[in-house]
Amino acid sequence: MSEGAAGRPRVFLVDDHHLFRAGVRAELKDAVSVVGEADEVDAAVELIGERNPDVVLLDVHLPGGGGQAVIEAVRASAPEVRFLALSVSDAPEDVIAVIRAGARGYVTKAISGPELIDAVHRVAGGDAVFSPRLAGFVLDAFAALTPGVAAPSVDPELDQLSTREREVLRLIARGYTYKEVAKELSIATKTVETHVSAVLRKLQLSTRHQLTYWATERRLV
Amino acid sequence: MSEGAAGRPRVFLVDDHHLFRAGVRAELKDAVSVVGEADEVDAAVELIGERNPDVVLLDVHLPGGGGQAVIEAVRASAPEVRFLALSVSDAPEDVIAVIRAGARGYVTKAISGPELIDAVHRVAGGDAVFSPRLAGFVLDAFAALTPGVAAPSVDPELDQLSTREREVLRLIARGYTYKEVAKELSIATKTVETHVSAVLRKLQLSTRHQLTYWATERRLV
DNA sequence: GGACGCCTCGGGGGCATCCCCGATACCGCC
DNA sequence: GGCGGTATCGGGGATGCCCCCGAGGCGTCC
Repeated sequence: MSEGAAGRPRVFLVDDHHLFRAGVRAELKDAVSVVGEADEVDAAVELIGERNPDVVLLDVHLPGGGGQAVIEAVRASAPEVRFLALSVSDAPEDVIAVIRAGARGYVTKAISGPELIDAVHRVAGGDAVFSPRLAGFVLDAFAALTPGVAAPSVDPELDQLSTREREVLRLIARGYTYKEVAKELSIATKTVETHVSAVLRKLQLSTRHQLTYWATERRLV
Repeated sequence: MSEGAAGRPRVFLVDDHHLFRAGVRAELKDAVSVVGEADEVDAAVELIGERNPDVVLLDVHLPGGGGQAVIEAVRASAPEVRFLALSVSDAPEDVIAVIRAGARGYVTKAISGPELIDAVHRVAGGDAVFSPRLAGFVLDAFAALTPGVAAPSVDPELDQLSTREREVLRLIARGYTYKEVAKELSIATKTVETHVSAVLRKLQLSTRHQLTYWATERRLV
């Protein structure tokens, strides 16, 4: 997969500031082929699908959902497109969010033209590119994830539940039927129903499927 | 925390090849202060504790446990010491292992003298330094962990499903009822049932609850 | 043209889910 | 001793879920 990486990569530009796009275009025009641009999420997703770029230069803060939204939407239909985040922000949460979404690099807008050209070529060639300070954020997040230190955060929603209800919730979220939960906990199926009803009421949900979704979202499984 | 980052950082060298250490010393001697060296794990841990370096240049493959062992041992007593892995290996597992242990950078021994000097200074200053290709490994591992971005890796299980089945799966996994899915996709509830049955059969699951669990595990939502 | 897969529906039936209404029992609190 | 919360059960019923069987249309591949 050397999609023009050595030559002029096809680049798509997503940023809500017209002037900034113009600046990037001017800096890059000799080294890459700018195949399109957009200033908000929906238009970006649609156009990227049409223009088939090698690399998408993407601002993190966008009207309509942010850069992550673009990445997530495009990945589904065109997973081969590579994203390079290009943002004024150097906040760790922004960097992490966009990397988690699947960006292959993150540079700040303080970057010089030649450096940006180099970064685009690297990303097009399959490398990852980071401003060194920002790479540190990713490392921190990585290190924080691996030991499984899931933070003892107190969830007010979860706090309403009794211990028994939490046990039931855990098993239900794993896909157990009421009967299976009953067997596992050595209680009657009817009792499981009662607990589930209580959990659904307390969490303001209506079906056990939403419960599974709710629980896995919070990593309670 | 600018522990001599601007001047001559104190550097400690860990590598089991004497000749290589000599080479690094020669290349770095004008730009950094080499405060000690070691050729195996135990000696390295002990001497690092005594010499108090800013940065430890560390080979990944070492007699006595490997570079990770050094990092883990030193972190306990002197967490402010920064590690820069310097290795012939560019294997993903080596990179990941040493990053997980806590290294703030990873460069290969193919690096030039000036580049190495720059890398040492950056790490001393708090930045992270990576060869671009190696940074990609970390990103992949990160994405695989955070689960959700699971990479361009094509899931053989998911591959069996038709596009329509995947659409249905996505909605079901979100907690939609058949009726809601039907409305969303503008098809009959019975058709949704058919699709779900096909999905369950292909994925060898038996209930839609397991399906929700399966999907959220793989972050297909 | 026929085989095959996908998408679209339907009938019917068994079981699961979730609600309503009850009940008994334990435990801590005022 | 009441009062509230939790845990344990049950009947009954509406709905959802999942499977069995069937069907026609549409596209691709040989």
